[in-house]
Amino acid sequence: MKPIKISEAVVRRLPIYLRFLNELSLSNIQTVSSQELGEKLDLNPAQIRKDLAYFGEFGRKGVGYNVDYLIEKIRQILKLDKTMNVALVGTGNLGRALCNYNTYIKDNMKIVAVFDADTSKKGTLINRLTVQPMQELTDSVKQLDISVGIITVPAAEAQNVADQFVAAGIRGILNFAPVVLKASPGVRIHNADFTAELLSLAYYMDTINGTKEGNEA
Amino acid sequence: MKPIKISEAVVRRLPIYLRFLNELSLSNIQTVSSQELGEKLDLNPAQIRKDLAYFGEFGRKGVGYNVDYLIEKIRQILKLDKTMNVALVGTGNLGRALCNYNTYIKDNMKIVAVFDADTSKKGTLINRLTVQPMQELTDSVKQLDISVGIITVPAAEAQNVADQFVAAGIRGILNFAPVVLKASPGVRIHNADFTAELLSLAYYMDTINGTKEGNEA
DNA sequence: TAGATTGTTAATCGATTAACAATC
DNA sequence: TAGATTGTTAATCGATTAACAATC
Repeated sequence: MKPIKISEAVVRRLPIYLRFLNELSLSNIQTVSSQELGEKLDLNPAQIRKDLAYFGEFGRKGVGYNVDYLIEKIRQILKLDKTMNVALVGTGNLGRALCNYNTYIKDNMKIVAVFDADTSKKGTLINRLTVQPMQELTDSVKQLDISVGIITVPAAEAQNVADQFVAAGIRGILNFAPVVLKASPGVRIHNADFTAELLSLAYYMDTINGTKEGNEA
Repeated sequence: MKPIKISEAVVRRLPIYLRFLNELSLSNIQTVSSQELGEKLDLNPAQIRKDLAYFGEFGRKGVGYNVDYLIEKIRQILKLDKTMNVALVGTGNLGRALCNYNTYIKDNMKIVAVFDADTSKKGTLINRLTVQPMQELTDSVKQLDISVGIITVPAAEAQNVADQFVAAGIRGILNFAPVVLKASPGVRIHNADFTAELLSLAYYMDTINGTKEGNEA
């Protein structure tokens, strides 16, 4: 029983695998090789085999991976085999859009409570959820067994919301605000920082092959 | 004149620097050290100095970096010193939310055209932009000098939209659809894949104290 | 068996961090 | 000068890829 450290890069690829395997399953494809996965997902087959091998021996030599079995295994690894409840704070355009998304429901992550600091929004309905005031956050987190929080408030308020999440006992945060958040070591923060992705895209816009033409002496 | 290859990791940090420097500038702070930046952005100061040094000597030994000068330089590096026009395809909840965002306008990236395959949406107004049918994509890209495209359509349609972007001459794509896109080598694709971020968050949810990080026997 | 593909080790590649001379 | 902090080289660390024995 060795406590192997799994790198973040590996964990971040698992949902990508899962997503594509689900597609294969829907098309009634029963077996897939690391070769095929690599082609479709633009990854090195060796990397895929290595990633999966951290968690067990899921494939059959000479054959490949059974699609449905691998789906089951990855869901177990990601702990998506049981429902994980999510709270969202910030019911602006983006927050409402996320509430109306329900893709993750089939992956067992479900937004079950929505909050906004603006008390005038209290009681508003968003996709069958009632907007609650921030005062109710801690209670709801306890009562609904919420473990993950989504932040869709303006940058200036994001750290405050994160602090309230942590105080309420939330252990994972998905942050959409364009700011670097601080949290105690036990709390995991993932950033969904699309403005940064957009800005960094600009860098590549008149370079060829990602090589920057000599710009310094 | 050596064409130094700048790593993606470095480029992806530049907008993070820029964002925080803008904050400092608004607070009338004129100088900052790599030490301070590192604390605020949770990065190693040596890494920050090294990142910036790829592009020039922007600091003063014993003093630090002039905030406004560094802002100017990073904007130049990212090519945000001139306006970059953006097209968005897919006017669902998420697409509309992004159109209503205007954070990136001050960074000189601006959504100037919006499209939807659903012709019944043609003519709808979103934040002063008129929804156009896909047939008009190529013309608009040319006429408005659009270089970046944002994809906010369902996964099943994303590759098709990407192909149309590329055919129209777009060289950078920000993809929100949960699918791995293919494009010709000259085209840069960044993913804003928050569903994957959310799912990978689940993996970390029942580790205690964050101790899964690092320590082993 | 012959062909295919895994799991795993070793080799390579790349990114981060430490250290320090240069110098403001 | 004394203190601070950069720019940069060298050391470390980690992640990706190649190679191949095991085996279905």
